[in-house]
Amino acid sequence: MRKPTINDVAAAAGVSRATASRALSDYGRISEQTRTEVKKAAERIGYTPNQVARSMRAGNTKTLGLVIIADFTNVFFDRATKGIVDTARANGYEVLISNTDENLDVEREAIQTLIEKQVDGLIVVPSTAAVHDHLDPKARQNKPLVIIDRMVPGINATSITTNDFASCEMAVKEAKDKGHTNMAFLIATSTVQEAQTEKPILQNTTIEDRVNGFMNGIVDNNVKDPIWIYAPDDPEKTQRAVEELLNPKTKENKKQKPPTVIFTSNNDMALAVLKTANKLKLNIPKDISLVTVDDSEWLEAIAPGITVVERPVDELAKLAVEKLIEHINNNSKKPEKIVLETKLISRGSIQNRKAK
Amino acid sequence: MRKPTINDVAAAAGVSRATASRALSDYGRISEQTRTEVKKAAERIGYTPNQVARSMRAGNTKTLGLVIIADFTNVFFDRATKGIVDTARANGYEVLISNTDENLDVEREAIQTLIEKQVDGLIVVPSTAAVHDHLDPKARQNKPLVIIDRMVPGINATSITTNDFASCEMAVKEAKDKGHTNMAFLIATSTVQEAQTEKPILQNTTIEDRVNGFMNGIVDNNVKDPIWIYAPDDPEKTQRAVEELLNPKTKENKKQKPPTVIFTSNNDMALAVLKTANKLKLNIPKDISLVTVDDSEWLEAIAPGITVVERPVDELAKLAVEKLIEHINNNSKKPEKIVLETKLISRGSIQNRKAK
DNA sequence: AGAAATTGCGAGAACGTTCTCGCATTTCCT
DNA sequence: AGGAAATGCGAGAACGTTCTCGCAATTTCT
Repeated sequence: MRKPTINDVAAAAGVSRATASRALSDYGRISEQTRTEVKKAAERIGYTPNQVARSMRAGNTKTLGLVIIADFTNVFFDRATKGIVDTARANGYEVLISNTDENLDVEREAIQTLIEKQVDGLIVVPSTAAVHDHLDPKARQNKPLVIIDRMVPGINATSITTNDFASCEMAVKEAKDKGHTNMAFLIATSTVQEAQTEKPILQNTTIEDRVNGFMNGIVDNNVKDPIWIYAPDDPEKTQRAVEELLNPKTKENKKQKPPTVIFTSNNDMALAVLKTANKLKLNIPKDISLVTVDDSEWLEAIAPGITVVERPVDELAKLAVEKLIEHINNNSKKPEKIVLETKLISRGSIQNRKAK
Repeated sequence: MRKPTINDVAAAAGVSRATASRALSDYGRISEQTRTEVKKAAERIGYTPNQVARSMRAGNTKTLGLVIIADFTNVFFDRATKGIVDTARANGYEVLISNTDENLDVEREAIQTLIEKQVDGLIVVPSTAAVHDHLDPKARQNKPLVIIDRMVPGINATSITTNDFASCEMAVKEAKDKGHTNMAFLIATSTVQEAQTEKPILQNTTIEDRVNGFMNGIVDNNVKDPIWIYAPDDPEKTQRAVEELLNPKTKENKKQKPPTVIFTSNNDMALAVLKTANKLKLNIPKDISLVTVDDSEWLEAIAPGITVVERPVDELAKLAVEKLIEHINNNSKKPEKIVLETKLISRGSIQNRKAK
């Protein structure tokens, strides 16, 4: 019991394979009568076209490849995935998805596999900004590529990122305006072993951008002695660093004054702060204020709502697919660098310390 | 500048296409010397195999289709997607993903498209339990199918679900043990227009299972006058229903006593409760206790941590792929109904009302 | 009415693989 | 040393489409 092919349709309708194809795909010269007869025959024997064979002939697969970092504490993965899949579908494309877990070797393999599967184009969240040989035109066989979320300097491809700089700067201003002078910054990085205060090479341009925004805010607002903590991508070590920062017992031994507000570079870090505050019975915002980057529904729902820098992830996803399809349809289209604006959403997680 | 094919490799190595194929895919009779020479030639001209052509010949694509509901307030989507993608990759498969937004017509189309793309098997989160013609063997051309998260009665396919019944029952017991006697249940459903207290046809067997667990808990623990609210899948209407339930002003007009604890059937509903509590300045758990289903990191991090019924989503995802691949490799394998156990995780969101 | 244009359809090639044959050539056995 | 077995490789088919070409039949034009 083989699956019926177009040959079977042709036989059932008493026409040639060519005519059957013309009838089913509505092209070429064919009489109305034979067209409907062929379609009826196809229906009758339960024919469904084979897209693989079609792709073989046509040289395209109507499939996009998505290489992403599946980290669900950060909201980017689920929102971007949904946005990309939905937009692709609306434009007649399906999406092959690969997760790199932020590992460069996995990213390399994933891209290779997707290329071999002949995707028409690629959307990649690069795990690092330092290396991009595997993303260069010849490595990807000149297939269209759109990079999202993070920039990769020196690469010849369209990229869509967000302007986190301005909103992070504004967040510092807001804290200063509310009377905060002792600020701590908790930054995610993957290159260090233990949490430290020296600035290491950052994970990617997005985090870098946020750090620069915070730093500018410090300078603009004349903030003294900010505390910088660069924490590795390891919940336990991060937790320990946050505990040391917040614990009243250890505070006394420090030269620096304890912070009244913490800025975190992503939601992984924000969760670490929340957990630690919870553990040490510290109240937000009475004992410690908090600001983070990337909104999520729960950040709005909890008490108090957390003040965040919101990035337009849905728009970014939609745009990524649309730009990619433009490149697919016109392979001489020039790469673009698109930067979307972010927004500071003020909720209740920054205490107002100003005397009324 | 065409992409090099195996013919080009053969020409460059001075052998036939057949020999080139033997060398590159390591099969058949071939001398060690020509094999290495062919591989060198392939490397030299930058050859990468074309999986589409390979699929055409082999009759399989090493690709799985995932049809899922991309709802990121519920934790299932992101965790399951990551688990499925990662497990598939570990077994040499890639995943084509489609989102239905819980729409049956979209689900139909998605399955059809994936079949046409010749996926080797399908994993589906069905949007409804009532209809399954599009999932029947002939509709899916006898392709292996694994149903996850929700059961579809009467279908001939392997399914993997969770036993939410027992944990939901236990959750009610725990509330009763802590002195709660006035309980409300907030259940998600898509079939009603306005929030109501009559039980409508439920969205799916998973929600049904949770409701039955709650109901059994009520009976076991002799709970009087439980309040049931069936709320549609619409944030605004849900919000309104919760507000009415919690608002002290409206409470007085009611015959029923106000609840001291709310059980929600999923995290959409839990978020509605949290938002409303926030808005009405009600404290959890002092003013109202809360229990929900499906764990997520933020539910543990916030203060107080929310008591939840945890489902083994990672395990479910892994198992789904493994079972599917078993079916692919052995098409006479019998369907299984697998039910994974859940766990009640007690945190601080149920107030202890017992006098000490 | 005859030439020209148009219409409808079939034959066959092509997309890039893998795999079955069959045929030389080499190696092995007695 | 002579036949048998094993080895290495090429020719060609097949997977299911689409599309170009050419040819007969029909319609249109002058």
